[in-house]
Amino acid sequence: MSSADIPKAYEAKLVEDKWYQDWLAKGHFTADPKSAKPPYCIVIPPPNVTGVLTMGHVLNNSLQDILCRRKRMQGFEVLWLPGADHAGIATQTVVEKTLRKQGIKHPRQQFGREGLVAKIWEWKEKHGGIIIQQLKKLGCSCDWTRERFTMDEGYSRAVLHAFVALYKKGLIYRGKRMVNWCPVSQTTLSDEEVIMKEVQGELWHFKYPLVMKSGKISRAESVVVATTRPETMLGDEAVAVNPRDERYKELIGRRVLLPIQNKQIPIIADELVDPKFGTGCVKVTPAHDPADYEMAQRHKLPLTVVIGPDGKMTGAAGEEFEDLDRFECREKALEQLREDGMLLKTEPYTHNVGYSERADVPIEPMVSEQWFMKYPQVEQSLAAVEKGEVKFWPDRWTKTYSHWLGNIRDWAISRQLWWGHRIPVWYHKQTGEVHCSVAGPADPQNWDQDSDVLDTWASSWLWPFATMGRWPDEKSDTLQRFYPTSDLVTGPDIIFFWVARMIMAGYEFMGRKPFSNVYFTGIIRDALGRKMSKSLGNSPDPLDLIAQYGADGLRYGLMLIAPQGSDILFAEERMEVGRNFCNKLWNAARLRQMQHVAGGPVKRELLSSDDHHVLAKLDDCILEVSGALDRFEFNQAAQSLYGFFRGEYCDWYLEVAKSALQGADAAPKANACAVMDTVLSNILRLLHPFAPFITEELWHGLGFAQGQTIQFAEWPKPTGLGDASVVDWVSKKYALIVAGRNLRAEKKIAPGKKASFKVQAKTPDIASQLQKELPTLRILLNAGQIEFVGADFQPPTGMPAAVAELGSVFMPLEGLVDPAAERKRIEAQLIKIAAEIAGVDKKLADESFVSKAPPAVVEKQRARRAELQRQQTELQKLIG
RNA sequence: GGGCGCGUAGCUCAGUUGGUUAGAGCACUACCUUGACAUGGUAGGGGUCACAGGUUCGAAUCCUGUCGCGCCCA
Repeated sequence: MSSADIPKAYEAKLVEDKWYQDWLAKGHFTADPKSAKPPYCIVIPPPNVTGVLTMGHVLNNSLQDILCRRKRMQGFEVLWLPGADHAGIATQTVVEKTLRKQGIKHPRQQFGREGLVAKIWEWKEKHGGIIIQQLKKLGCSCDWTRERFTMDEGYSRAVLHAFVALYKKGLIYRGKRMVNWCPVSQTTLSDEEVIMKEVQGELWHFKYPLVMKSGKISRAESVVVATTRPETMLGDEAVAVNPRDERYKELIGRRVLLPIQNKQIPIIADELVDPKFGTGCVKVTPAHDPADYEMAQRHKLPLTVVIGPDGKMTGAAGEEFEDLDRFECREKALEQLREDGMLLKTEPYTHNVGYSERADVPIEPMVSEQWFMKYPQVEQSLAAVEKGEVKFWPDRWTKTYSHWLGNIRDWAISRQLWWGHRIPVWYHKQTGEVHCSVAGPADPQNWDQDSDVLDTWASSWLWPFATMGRWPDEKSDTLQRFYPTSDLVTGPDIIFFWVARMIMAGYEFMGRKPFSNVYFTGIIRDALGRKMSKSLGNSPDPLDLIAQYGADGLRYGLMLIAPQGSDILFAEERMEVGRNFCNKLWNAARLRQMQHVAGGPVKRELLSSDDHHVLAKLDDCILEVSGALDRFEFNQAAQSLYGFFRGEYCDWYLEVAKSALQGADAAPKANACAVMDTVLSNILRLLHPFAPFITEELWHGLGFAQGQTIQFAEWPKPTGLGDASVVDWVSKKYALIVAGRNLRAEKKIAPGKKASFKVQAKTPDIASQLQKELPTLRILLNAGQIEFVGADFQPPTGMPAAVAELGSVFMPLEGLVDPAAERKRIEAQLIKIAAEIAGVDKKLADESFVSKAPPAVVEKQRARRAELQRQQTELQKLIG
């Protein structure tokens, strides 16, 4: 490729698809269980099959790709196992909605169970898995040959097997309980699927008249109860007080009249009542409140169901309320109570209401018969994380995990849906006998299968092993080789839903932990800190971003702003940084390519101080990036790369190297190219996990590839080529350059114009060293003549001057300067220096500092004091 | 109510065992199309590190408290 062929600006579009196709064609992402390399494995957090790529996925999957790509370079056999989950509620809801739009009013009735499930499969084949294609655009190196779906035949068998095993152990049971019911999705939800929201509601106070001993209803005496849910009063079965509440002791055992229903109900005493809530008298609605249900059980109260599964009032609520929506009923009941004079007062009240995670409506506590799971391996799972067998990054999440695990209640695992794994339990039509097995009874005609399906999380908790081959029927090579997996990358929002349960499942079914490290990402928010969501419309389409900034630019840009474990405020402008970085890399490579010098080894004897400096800094960078990635500090790694590549290599080294590149001598030019190759080769490899496409393109373009992909190129180790002892010298030299450049800028010398300088080194040694590096000074200062002057040099009044640590720089600008302005500039510097000296003096004058601080620290201050004073003297000389 | 986290430049964030002379990117100002790159270069301005105490020779960093913000659990 000739340099003329290389575009001036990096065009991601021309590069990305080409390489992805190539990688796929060559099977680079396919894991070989027979490989002799050590295994490394990540299972993808299966995205929802209805989902499309969000910024959250971009973040999460970029991180996984970074881990996987680095491990490949480190010589591991890598399996990144992709797939999707069937997302029971979400998917069925989406498909039913679609069907309704097509004019099918009642899809469940019209198609029946099998028909509807077939429709969902149809939809899934057509629309599901978009997200998988999008992940490819992002460059994800998943082993697509092993892609799994939680409803696949093999995976489904694993799910049923797990159910049967736990059932047989007695850990899964059926029971009548008060559960969280979603009236929209019309199914039970687990505790974790209920989102508590703070709601500005109202607290209504009702009067329930007392029944007198005579049996008559008292007109004077009543009890007052307070509630946030007036509609439930239609199902009240008691009024309760705390037994220790002196105010109401007399009332216990008496009866009140329930308004509207005109029903007498008892006043009971129960510890559960909080005397501080409302009046201390509470209404008890056994069928519609968890605490009330508990009390009702103790006091043997009847359950009157007034709200049905659809959120509408039942016949038991009374004729005039039947079929009303629960919230309409609230208004109507209040109206009636007001008319009857039973509504005493209404006050604003802030309280927490449980909402359905999916449908975003208040859940309805409801008593129903459901399947529950007693979590297995709780102790083991708790200990695993606390002892660090499974490590959390950042580790503070272990607290959240432990707290949840220490306080869990049994898991409601049945869902009243059709899309999912149907519970493998059959009831005998005659005898009612219960059968539980994977295959089902031998004579299915005599049995009815349970109609519920399992919570989606009760399938995805098996993901780390059920995705590998046909567990438990067969222990595949893949499973034996890659389980336990290595790392997991996910959001802390599913620490209970998924992470904790996977750990339990791992110990229960495999006898071993499912993974060693869990890295918790932050949550991506918009620039205002709001969570990204479809409804807010504040989530950019990642595919648009990829089109604009390139997948590499997006990935790298995101990594730069993704702090460990805290939320990420996303602003599109940030991605420009990523794109610009790629462009800079492209052009730095272009500069090398334009030399038309073949690559060769670095000749150490020819290395200049600048060469040593950049090579030493390269080694620092290699150590920093490696260390940061070992600690899952992705943004630290990205920042180290940025700082070295732009701040050292492009800003300084490439500019210095130009003097060799433009010179007539072949040897220094070749050696500069060798240094550039060393840096570029290492940078490309360090950057590859972050920006896979451009690094592959340049790996080939720069001739490092020898026909091989960068993906398996060796992960960089320090080169040992640079002499770190020159770093101090070179950075002081660069400080001198900056002082000179500052003079140029101050004196408005156009950047393109060659300027003359005089340099007065601090010591003869420094002078001779600087003289040896004259070409460097000249090119960095864009200088014409540079004259070295001795200690006796006295600048004419007003000659622009700057003082640096290595010495002073002067700009002979005869007739062009204003001595008064120059004097003012110097005086400003003197003020700064004086303040610094005062600061240092204060420290050094402190007896305890000098005696107690480490000698090196004291010495440093003394040296600094001397240098500052020297500079002060020099500056003073300038203004006489 | 309990737990966790955060408060550093206009904005977004680094600053890992206390030694700092507090950094980066974006934004801003000035100059510049120079032969890698204007998706660029050079130089510059901008911070009482939320506040108040304490420990220490020394605190952005450790401790306590206050205020503000966010999340999780009840």
